[in-house]
Amino acid sequence: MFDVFFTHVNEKVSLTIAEQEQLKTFFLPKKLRKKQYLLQEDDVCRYMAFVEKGLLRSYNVDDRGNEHMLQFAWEGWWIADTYSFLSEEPAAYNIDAIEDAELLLLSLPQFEEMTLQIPKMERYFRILFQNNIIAKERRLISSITYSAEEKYLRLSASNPELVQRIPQHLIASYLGITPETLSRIRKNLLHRQ
Amino acid sequence: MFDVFFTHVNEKVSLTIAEQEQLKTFFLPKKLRKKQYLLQEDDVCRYMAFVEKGLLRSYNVDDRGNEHMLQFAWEGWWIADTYSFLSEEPAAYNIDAIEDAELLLLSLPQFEEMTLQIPKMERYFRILFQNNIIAKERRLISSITYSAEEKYLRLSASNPELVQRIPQHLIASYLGITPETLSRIRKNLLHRQ
DNA sequence: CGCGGGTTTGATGATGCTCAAGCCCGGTGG
DNA sequence: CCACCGGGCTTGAGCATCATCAAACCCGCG
Repeated sequence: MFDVFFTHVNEKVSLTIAEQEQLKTFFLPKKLRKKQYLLQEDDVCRYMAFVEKGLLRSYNVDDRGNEHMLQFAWEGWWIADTYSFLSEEPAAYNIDAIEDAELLLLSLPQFEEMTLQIPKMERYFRILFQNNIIAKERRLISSITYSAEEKYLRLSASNPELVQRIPQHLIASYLGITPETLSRIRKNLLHRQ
Repeated sequence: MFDVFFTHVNEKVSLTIAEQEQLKTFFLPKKLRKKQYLLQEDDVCRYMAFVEKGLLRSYNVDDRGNEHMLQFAWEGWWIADTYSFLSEEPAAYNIDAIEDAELLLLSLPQFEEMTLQIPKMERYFRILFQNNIIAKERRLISSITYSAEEKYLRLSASNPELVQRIPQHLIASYLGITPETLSRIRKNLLHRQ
């Protein structure tokens, strides 16, 4: 249940066996079926979720009912509405499962307790936050700089697993284009080779 | 020289007089003339800069030579290439002054020393990073969700000072549209009232 | 006074959206 | 085991939005 998590943490900070045992106590394991919600807009996001297995997404819904993908998370990723989690204000995003999933949930009190008791985890989360900022900056630049086709190509290049694993209409939404446009772009790319 | 800075920090964590005096020792004051660089692409970003006075921007330049605005920073804001600063890798962005500016520079060793010696500052920066993530998420969602006009209206509503103070072609770049398009949008909006 | 950067305006064209229909395929119930 | 449903992907036609290119204008500054 904790395999992926420990592997992931040990890539950033190395844990002793004792620390690993202690770490386990902070989490609440949870399974989620495909299409099930982890979080709905306007609820407070009570947990950060680490994905041990499966695939989740976070997204918001605009006035016209269109969904806009914010993030995908599979094995080895965290997902939450960061703002809602830390501020305990209502969430702006929805989170649900694209594939059946096994999660490790971490509540805010447990999060704070964990970073106090195990300083390595403070460092781990700081690194995580930094990487998060950097990733969002890149995506932002990409979204204001490139055409639909270029955005798709860059995403494929930088994140082949995502393009393999995620349904096409969700990738379209992630890129800020319609499913039709993405379909045509892919047809075009195949054609040109 | 430190007026804006202390006001800003005290809004998030309250400092004693002694702490304020201690804080001053970590910074390197610097003045920057309009159009002068604080950081150029491919150099390592050695400082985070707090803006006491004036106006800066960070941006990158694509293959075709077009600039894309990442951030504006005036009195009370920090600016840096976060990734480059923390990793000491070459920067992906340029930073320069739009208006003459007075800055407080903080190097990485000083940053680390400061957060160690004054735990309140650790908290201050964590809050800063969180807010940064949240702001970037919002801008991202906005950029993949709304039309050019809607993006401009939302920016005006959420950030009237920005629209007042920043040259129009830079706002266009920030929104990911051309200056011509922004000019026409504004004309249209005036017309409609 | 003249230069130059920024803004405006116009004409044209490309890009991507919308709406509508058909297709493909995996899952479900008879 | 087959028929049928439904969701996702594809395709097409027409249209809106926005970019591009070019020219004119405006204004502050040297």
